[in-house]
Amino acid sequence: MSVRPRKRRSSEEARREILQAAEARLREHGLAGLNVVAVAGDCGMSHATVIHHFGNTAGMRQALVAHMTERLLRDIIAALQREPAPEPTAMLRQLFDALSRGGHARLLAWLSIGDEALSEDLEPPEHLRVLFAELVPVLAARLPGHGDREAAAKRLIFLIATAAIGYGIAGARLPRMISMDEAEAAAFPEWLGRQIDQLMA
Amino acid sequence: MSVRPRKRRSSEEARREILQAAEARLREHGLAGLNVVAVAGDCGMSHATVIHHFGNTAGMRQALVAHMTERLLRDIIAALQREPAPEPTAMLRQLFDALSRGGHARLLAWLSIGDEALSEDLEPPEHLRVLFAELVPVLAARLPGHGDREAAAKRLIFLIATAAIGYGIAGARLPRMISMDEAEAAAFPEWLGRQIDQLMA
DNA sequence: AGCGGTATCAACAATGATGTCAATAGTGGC
DNA sequence: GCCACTATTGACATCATTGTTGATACCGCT
Repeated sequence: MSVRPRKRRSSEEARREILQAAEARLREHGLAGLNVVAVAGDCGMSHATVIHHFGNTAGMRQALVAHMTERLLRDIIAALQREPAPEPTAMLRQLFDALSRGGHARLLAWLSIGDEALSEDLEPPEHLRVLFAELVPVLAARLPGHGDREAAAKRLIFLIATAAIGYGIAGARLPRMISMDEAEAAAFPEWLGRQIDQLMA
Repeated sequence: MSVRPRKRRSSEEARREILQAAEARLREHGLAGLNVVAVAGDCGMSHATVIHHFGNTAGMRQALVAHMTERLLRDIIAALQREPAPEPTAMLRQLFDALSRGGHARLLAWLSIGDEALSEDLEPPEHLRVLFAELVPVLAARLPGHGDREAAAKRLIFLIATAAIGYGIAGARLPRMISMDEAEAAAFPEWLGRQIDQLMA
């Protein structure tokens, strides 16, 4: 009876491999494909190993949410503090890209309709709030000088964020609904950036 | 042995009851709560009855998607053809409301990450495309006269749609991220309407 | 080399969800 | 009232997934 050799990884390595496979399955097979047997199969390990590392299936999923959330926040932070001398509108554009790409919108969609066990409210880290707190006055200084400019800046950020999330989720289906050119739809982010410029002028 | 009396409904009635319960479960328990046993329990019937009416679980889910999609499209259509004499910007505002309310954004999120079996591409009905085709020139006529105004109108619709979907999905979480007032966030749709007015001026 | 720690595995038990089936019980039409 | 139709049901078989357990193999450390 030939027993195939075990592949031993460090605990950290195993967790990383598992989460990577889990994310790929979520991307390609949807929520239904996110079970320990399938994920373990993709990693070439037994499902018992997955449970060993994450306690149970819910633990694996929560770890995946935490992992994806961490990268989402890191991407947002990177977009907000990119050097050199960030132009506010460029930062908004990068914020849009960071939110709409890389499956981040899908993560938020998952948190919106997935198992309730997942959405144990993950508070945004203080670090991120500080970054937004820094962006707001910079943006506000560029706005026309009537009314509450800080509130106006926040609304602009809010617009960028919602549009990016909607774009990440439905951006592929929408064009056909309104007979819009694919290329035109792909150019939407850039166009939105110009509109923001116009609104700030 | 007392056998509790059976409640007999018409086929149509049963389907409606089941889909109603299924939608409630999706709203309250997420995707995990969407199985035939639980749905049947909420309806006070056996799960075999549910399967009898929809063939299998996937049939029930597809019927639910179809049902929710139908209502979504009906809401959009109602928003686009509301009388009297629809102002283009008012129509855009109503389009925003129609998309962001009533769990429609959640439906799209579900289609985005749910079982792949669900998203067997439901083509938008010709009726809706016609309505958009009517809206576009009306909107285009209001736009400043340089460049391709039809394309510009479509981009505006696209912006409204993406923002509405993002608002429906993440509108509850976003404000805390950027330290935004709840009331301020609730006023976002109205503000967006004014911005659209400004972009069209 | 020897050894303790632990990552890994196969096998098992338990649970839950799915789908089938034959029997039953309302309902409308005659 | 009778009958055909079908919505409804409990019981069952099946399958997928989860989680446990005891044994094992790999690795770092002394």
